[in-house]
Amino acid sequence: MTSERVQLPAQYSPGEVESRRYEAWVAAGYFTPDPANPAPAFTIVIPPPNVTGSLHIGHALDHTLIDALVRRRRMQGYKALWLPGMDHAGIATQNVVERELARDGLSRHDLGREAFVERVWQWKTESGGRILGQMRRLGDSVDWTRERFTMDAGLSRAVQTIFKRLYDDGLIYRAQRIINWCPRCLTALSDIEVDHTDDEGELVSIRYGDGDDQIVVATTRVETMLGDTAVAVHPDDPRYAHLVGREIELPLTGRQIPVVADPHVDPEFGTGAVKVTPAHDPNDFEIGRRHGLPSVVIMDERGVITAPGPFQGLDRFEARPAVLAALRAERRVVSERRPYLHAVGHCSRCGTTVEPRLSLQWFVKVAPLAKAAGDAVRDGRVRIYPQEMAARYFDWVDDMHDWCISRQLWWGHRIPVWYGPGGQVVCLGPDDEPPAGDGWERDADVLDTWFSSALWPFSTLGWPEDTADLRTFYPTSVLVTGYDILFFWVARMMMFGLYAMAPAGPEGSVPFRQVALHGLVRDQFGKKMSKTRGNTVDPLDWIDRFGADATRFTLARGATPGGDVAVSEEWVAGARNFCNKLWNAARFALLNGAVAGRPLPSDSELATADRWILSRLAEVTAEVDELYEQFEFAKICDVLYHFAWDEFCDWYLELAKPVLTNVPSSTGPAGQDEAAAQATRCVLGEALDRLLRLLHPVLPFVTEELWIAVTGGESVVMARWPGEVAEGVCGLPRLAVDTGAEAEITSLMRLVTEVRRFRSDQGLRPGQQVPAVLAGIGETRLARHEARIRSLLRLTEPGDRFVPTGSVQAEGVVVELDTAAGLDVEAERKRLTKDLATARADIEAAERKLASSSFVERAPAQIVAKNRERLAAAQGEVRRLTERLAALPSGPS
RNA sequence: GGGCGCAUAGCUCAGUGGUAGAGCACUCGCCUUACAAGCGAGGGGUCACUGGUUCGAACCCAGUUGCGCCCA
Repeated sequence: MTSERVQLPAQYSPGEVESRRYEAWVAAGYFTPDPANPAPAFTIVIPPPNVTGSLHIGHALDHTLIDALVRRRRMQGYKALWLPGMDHAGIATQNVVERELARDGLSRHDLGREAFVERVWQWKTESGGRILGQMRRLGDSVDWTRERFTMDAGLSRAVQTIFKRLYDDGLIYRAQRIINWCPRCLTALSDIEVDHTDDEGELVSIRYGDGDDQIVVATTRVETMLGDTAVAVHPDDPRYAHLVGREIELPLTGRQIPVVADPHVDPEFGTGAVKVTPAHDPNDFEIGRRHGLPSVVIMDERGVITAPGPFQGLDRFEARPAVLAALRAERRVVSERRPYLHAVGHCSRCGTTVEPRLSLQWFVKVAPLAKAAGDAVRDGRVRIYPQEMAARYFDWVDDMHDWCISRQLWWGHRIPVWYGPGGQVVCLGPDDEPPAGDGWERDADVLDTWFSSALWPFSTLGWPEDTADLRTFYPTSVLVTGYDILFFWVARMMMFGLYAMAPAGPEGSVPFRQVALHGLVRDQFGKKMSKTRGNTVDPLDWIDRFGADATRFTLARGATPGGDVAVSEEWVAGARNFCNKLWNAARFALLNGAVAGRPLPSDSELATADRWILSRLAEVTAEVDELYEQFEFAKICDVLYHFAWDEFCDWYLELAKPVLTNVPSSTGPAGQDEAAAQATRCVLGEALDRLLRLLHPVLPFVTEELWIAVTGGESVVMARWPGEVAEGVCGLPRLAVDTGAEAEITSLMRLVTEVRRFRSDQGLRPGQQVPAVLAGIGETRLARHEARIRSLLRLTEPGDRFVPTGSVQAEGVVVELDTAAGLDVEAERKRLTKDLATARADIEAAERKLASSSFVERAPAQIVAKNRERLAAAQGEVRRLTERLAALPSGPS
């Protein structure tokens, strides 16, 4: 018996536990693995949150899942590393600081580049990284000693190193291309930084040329006609065959432009003729290249018309109606459709309509890198969960455009290229000195934020240096992230990881071995969360009100692989209730002298209920292990929730009560009762100990508090996982599955439930003691359980004046009860009638099947036998119920 | 326009050939000495529609309708 009994209050208060526990974990160094530890490594790098960000519910989901994986591996004996850090988030951060400056009426140009960047660093130190503090509230078991930032010295070195290598390998080049341009942020964007929406616009058909040499083109961007340098038609289109090769007049400009034939023109769309503006449309740029057309730039970087003439100086959206009006005046507008819904690209950072712009930018030549990235998944070196998502991944990597990596910003990794006075171009590695002499200038642009993010799995471990961390923790084990950044981040880490770490070989160069994708967090109606909709959830608010564990459980419980997670306040309250249930189960165990960590008595000394709960625990443990391997978090939570609540609390604890409180059983001397109580205290302690360990990865705080109270151990964080453990690590003794005990307890549950139903239907209060006889129980497998059954059902031994007024039959036992007030005949009739209907429906269903000769002949024997049994059982029930109904006193009629 | 996915209880979702499940919500009865953030009992679904395969279909196939996502 435990000497020091811990007194727990009746309710769990997360606020009193969480921060205390978290800081103790960090101080103890639990989250800091030693590379020299011979155990296998398990590594997850955090998807680095933007330095501008704060913890939102999506992070909370991602972090909960990662933390659960890492905590389980740690308990399994792996040297588990969850590496934290942040992303400098180029545009987003620059925008924040520029907005701050704007409040003082300043722009970044007023400060100049150096001072501005200094100012951003200052901001980063002061208010950036709020999210890292918030992660502590959630309980993230990250190794703070290894925290990294995408702009720190080590990562800058990694960026410059890989840039130089790619450059030297011809995989980075500079070229004049049409890129996505944000006229507000004044920078180039990559394809995936552009969000497409269907916007209302107009489709205008304009007549170019005159007389026989006229052709009608349709456009949603009338103003760009100022930069047209051709009209294109399909080579096989008979309508325009006579015009191909000739020149027609471009209205408003007086320029003559050729009609060219290009197979990419869709003859079915519109008139089958398209205007070609090589400087302002990516498709037209390609047409222009194929036909050697000139590019006429008509707009500046802010979207203002520069083409000489009446429209010069107008914004692109002002120019549109102005040009249209001018064309209309010349009677060149053939038709106008308005509104016309069409896809329009927007800057993913600020929402401004993106302008395709011809400019000189740096690109990564992705073809060979993307091929390798695709192959790593194709040949199974990297596995994507759920597998269906791999299709999207392949679609992307197998058809990727070259990646525009230069950004016209100041905040970011500056491109390490110098231009000499004689037109020299020199790319420098991190240890190279800039070229000496006058006239050398460094490229003004910085790199896309995602360029440094792509290096995250190895740059954070010390690459390009050959560090112990890199050797130990790379490749990382699992990459956990939302499917929404599969392209932004996952694909690019694959490309750069395989390239940079190539010397490690095909297996050793992958950035991660598994990719576990989750979805978005949605509201209780499955709607996307958004500030405008007003349905967002602040995880810190939930943590304050319901606890970190409840918040985590709510998220994990909804997380099916790749699936979105719907949450609501009612559900987090339910999760909070679950934590409280655990709390009280532990409280009960402690009040009743549960002992943990002792060798279990032999099977013969254990009660059936004890063997049953241990058996179920063995099964649940195996199940949870299997589900973890598949990232089935929702199922893990579900299995543990029902085991803990339904089986452990509702049945096992109730079954243990009479034993623990030494209610004399009907058989055996008192000494036996005490021995039985001791055995049950052992099992109770052991089961609770293991259950808390199993739940710890998802519910770190409440399990820590309770586990320490129950076991007296140091911390469940480092306690051994009850299931599978790492190779070479000593696990807990394996529990046996006991099918006999399970069958007995299942039978007991059915009998008890049936009698409870009778009691409830009869209006007997739950606490009311009812004298009863359990006739025939001696001949069933429940023979030894009479005392516990009586305890659960509050049935007392029949006294001298026992008069059975009602009876319930189940599991071969006839329970005769003396309901003091006599039987409620109508209630009983109703109950029996309902049961009779169920039994008859059963008969019908079984008979229908068995009557079909093809079923009997072709269905597996096992299924046929099952239906025969069902039929027989139902027939017996019908007979029994019919008799019982007939025996009831006739109603008042 | 191309591709992918989804449609099961009031809501959110599990359920890949053999008697339809969970959480929350709902109804009834209970402060039964761990827990009212609780206990016990209960109601509720022609599994979107149409056809096919099969002894047997929520599940496999085809089509229809509606919704969502990704890409252009």
